[in-house]
Amino acid sequence: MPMSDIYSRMTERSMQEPTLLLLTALADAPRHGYSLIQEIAKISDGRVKVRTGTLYSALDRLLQQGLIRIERDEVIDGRARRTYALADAGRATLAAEADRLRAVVAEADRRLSTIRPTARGALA
Amino acid sequence: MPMSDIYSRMTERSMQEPTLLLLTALADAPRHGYSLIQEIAKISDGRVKVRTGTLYSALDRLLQQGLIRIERDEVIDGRARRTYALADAGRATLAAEADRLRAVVAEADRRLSTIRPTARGALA
DNA sequence: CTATATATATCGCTCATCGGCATATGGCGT
DNA sequence: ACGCCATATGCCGATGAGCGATATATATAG
Repeated sequence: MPMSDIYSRMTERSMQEPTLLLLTALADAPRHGYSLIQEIAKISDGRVKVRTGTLYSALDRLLQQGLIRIERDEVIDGRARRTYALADAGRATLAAEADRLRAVVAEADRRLSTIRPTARGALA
Repeated sequence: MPMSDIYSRMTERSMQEPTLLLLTALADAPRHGYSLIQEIAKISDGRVKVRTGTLYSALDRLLQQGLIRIERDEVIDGRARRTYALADAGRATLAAEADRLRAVVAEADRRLSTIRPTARGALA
């Protein structure tokens, strides 16, 4: 009995930033792969430059999960172009993710602003 | 020449949720490992139950990166206890992470609330 | 002719996280 | 006495999202 049979996926890991930005980029309008890379860079103020390896495997995964769907396939100027759209499930997932993150960020802010009794030179 | 020599860490990946919650849990007071697990569960409303494997390797990594430091080592009721504190660099990193996430969440909200011309049955 | 932009796709590798296990003490129930 | 749970730390193999690189192809600019 191989280990791979014992170890099976139980938890859905929390979404990472590239995926979050990908869903965000699709939230207002359908887009094709290449334009998503640019849109994600724009949203993140140039911080996140998603590689094609990340992008296309993420698109496959999200299609599989039903969070996005293929809107249409075209040929523009001799180049194939596949346009993706956010599915209802993806919209719900993104909204839930935003809520979760909002809560965590609020908690981080709250804790960061607490007066710490161990702070050096404080309580003067 | 093995592949492992070609492939070397270039980018710092964006922080994942367990790590974010770990830093958040340390933001208001120093805590020891086991209590961090409970604090993280509390912060995330029971959603994130960090495994000890995740926790202690994360603590090692964050120590290495200088984001946290060992506050003290004690023996309480015969049990070893190591208490960690958020370092200045960790405090700055957490604040920056919160800012980034706030921006992404705001953008997601903005896009989720846009009226989409392709929406079915809309514009009545 | 050669970059650069547009566009999609695949492959090997890394690392944070996961699940499980090991170890040890103290307290509580039976 | 024995098991179970909470407390507490730590290691190890497996998983999978993301990364870097590469391949392929067309159009446009220099």
